[in-house]
Amino acid sequence: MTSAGAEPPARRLTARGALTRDRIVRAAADLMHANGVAGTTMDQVVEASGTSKSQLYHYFEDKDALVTAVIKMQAARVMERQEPHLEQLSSVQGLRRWRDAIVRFIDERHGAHGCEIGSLASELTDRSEPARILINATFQHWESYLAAGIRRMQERGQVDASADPAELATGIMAAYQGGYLLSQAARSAQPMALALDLAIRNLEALAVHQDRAPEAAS
Amino acid sequence: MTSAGAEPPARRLTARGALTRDRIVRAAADLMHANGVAGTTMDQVVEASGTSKSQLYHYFEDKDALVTAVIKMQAARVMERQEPHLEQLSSVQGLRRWRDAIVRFIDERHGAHGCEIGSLASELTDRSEPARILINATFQHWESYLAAGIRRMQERGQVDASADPAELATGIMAAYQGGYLLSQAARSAQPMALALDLAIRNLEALAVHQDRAPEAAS
DNA sequence: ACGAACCCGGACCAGCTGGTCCATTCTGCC
DNA sequence: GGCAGAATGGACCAGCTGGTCCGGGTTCGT
Repeated sequence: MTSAGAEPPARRLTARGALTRDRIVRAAADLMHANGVAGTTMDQVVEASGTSKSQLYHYFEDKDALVTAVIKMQAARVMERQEPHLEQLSSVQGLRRWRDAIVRFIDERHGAHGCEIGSLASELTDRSEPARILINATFQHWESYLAAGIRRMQERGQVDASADPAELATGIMAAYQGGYLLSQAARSAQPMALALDLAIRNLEALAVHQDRAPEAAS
Repeated sequence: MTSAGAEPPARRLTARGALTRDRIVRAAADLMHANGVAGTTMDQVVEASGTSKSQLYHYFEDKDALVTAVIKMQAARVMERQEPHLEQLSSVQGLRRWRDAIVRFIDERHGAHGCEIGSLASELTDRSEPARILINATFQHWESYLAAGIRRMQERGQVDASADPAELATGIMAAYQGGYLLSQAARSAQPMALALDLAIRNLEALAVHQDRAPEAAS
């Protein structure tokens, strides 16, 4: 659990090779999300990706290197799914729509499976420093979208301008991750709903001074 | 990962035997907290507890049974540590003292290691239904202490009486768990501080004025 | 005292795990 | 066309993992 994050000599890679590599990472990401990193074997990855042992070790030095690639892919996946909601975020209504999408998403799965990043974080953070750094950077990047949105809300006067957007973003992120965990344990979307409602309600409360703003659409 | 939670025939147990059993569970709990359940081997437990393979399998049918015992012990440990703060909780100040104790606790460890229950939850919740049920019950029990405290705050008029204490407790618990995860990834107590501050600020806000409709959650 | 039942030590094992290796087939490029 | 290097298949392996087993010591109840 101590491999590097950067590819060693930036080897050549044909289009076919890139495709194979991608199939491997994708299969590994799915398996690890479902069964955990420790609970996923290299043989399982080989079978699920329809490749062979030699290919796996051709593209990845060892399991740690594969895990690193998986973290990066999951980070990209999550951001891809969140970006449409967060990119233009500029109102509390927008945030509430984000909340609704998440609650719906979890409700469909009856709470099964955790956050792709959160579950990796919980398993790897104490066991691999490079993984921890990567995961932490992912959280930061993710929060920066929320912070940017909150800043826009402040400009509109929906949120108290004296509050620190980055700190609020961290608080919302914590509510999200904690809500996910509790929803997973309860097999219900309700804890997530309550957690995000609490966090969002907090933003509104900060705005009570100069409210009565004409609430434009997000 | 599918063993039962109840001991089969409630076997006899001498004082000496109970002591040995306890040493095993204690060692297993520490190892699993540090290295995860999957990352802890039975041989490690044997060595750390100073016992032998036959003893381990004398007291526990298999690894799942041991994990069940570990969950119960960790639940007891956490509650034991929290009870002094939560037992008499009846004011926002008291809640803030609770927050301070937690932040200090995490700060000492520089964020390393997660919540004893939270990390078990993340790893086991999707992999073992009996474990999930046990863990969920632990969260419920834990939240009930918070809820009772919030109810007392309502009686004192510190918190809006129309808010549901159980729902607020779930929100605070989510902030706690999420804050823990982010603090672990960031190796800093700050995310936990921000998360709990956000949650507590929310209670206060509810006390200032009875705005905001009761929010029928998902 | 004395048998039954508990407690204990540790050798042993089948299956799995991450990882190696080599022989063969493609592919990009001059 | 032909070669260097990438891509692939899969047999193979040493060490580990959860779990078994048996023989002997200790304690309990009567």
